[in-house]
Amino acid sequence: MPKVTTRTYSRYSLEAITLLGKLIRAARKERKMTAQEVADRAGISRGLLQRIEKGDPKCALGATFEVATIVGVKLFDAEATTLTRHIRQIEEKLALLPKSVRKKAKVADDDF
Amino acid sequence: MPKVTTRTYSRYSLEAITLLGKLIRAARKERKMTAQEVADRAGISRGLLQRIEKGDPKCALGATFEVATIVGVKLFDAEATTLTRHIRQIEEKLALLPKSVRKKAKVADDDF
DNA sequence: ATATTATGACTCATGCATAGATCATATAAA
DNA sequence: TTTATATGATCTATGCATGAGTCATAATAT
Repeated sequence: MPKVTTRTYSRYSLEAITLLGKLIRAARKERKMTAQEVADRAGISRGLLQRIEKGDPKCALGATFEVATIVGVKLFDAEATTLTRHIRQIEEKLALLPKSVRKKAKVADDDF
Repeated sequence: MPKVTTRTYSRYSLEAITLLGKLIRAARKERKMTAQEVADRAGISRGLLQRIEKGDPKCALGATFEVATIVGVKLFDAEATTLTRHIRQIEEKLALLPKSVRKKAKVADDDF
């Protein structure tokens, strides 16, 4: 008996994924690239590209970002070198944050 | 005999995915949220959250975006309603583009 | 008009991502 | 210190995403 796993997503996530897919599709057509062409370059199947452009949440991050890069859709609108710089900045910030998050055992008795 | 499928990614894709993961991790800690806590809210396992924060390209788009939303990392830095508007704009642009991309059979003889 | 190609919508098989454990270690609170 | 919890790392089982087809239709070029 197959286990039915229905996942739910927030409106924001779905909107973001849908938008990304449509941006990719628009960019691909503007560049006059065939679905098969882009799929081949990304090393994925045409079927998967269809799902990415349609905004399917189950698609892999890597495949999606790769396609986006190929058709010229910039995530974070920045160049790779800029991303690298950002990564370093975040790493510095991370180093300052506590390595492990600890919850208070009880509610703070600050109610009077 | 197992088929070995080694996928490659562009530098840009990998950087973007890495940055996204680190942004999520930093945001989670700033909000003092436990890995288990975020995973539960997103409806995913703690192990998957680890891979997302580590920047694993094989993670699903939906899971990643959902986590990002929960910890407050905005993709496209815009609200959901703004995204909806953007989606409509892209749809209008898409309607104007040719429905099917057709490659020229021969190179255009415009070389003199 | 015809011919050609792109696209969309399916199917099926299987390799792998994922959930769900467990354990050891690190970290933070008391 | 001691105690409790968060994190990282690893393993196994299995549901499903993916690749690879096929087919019908749409869209473009000739």
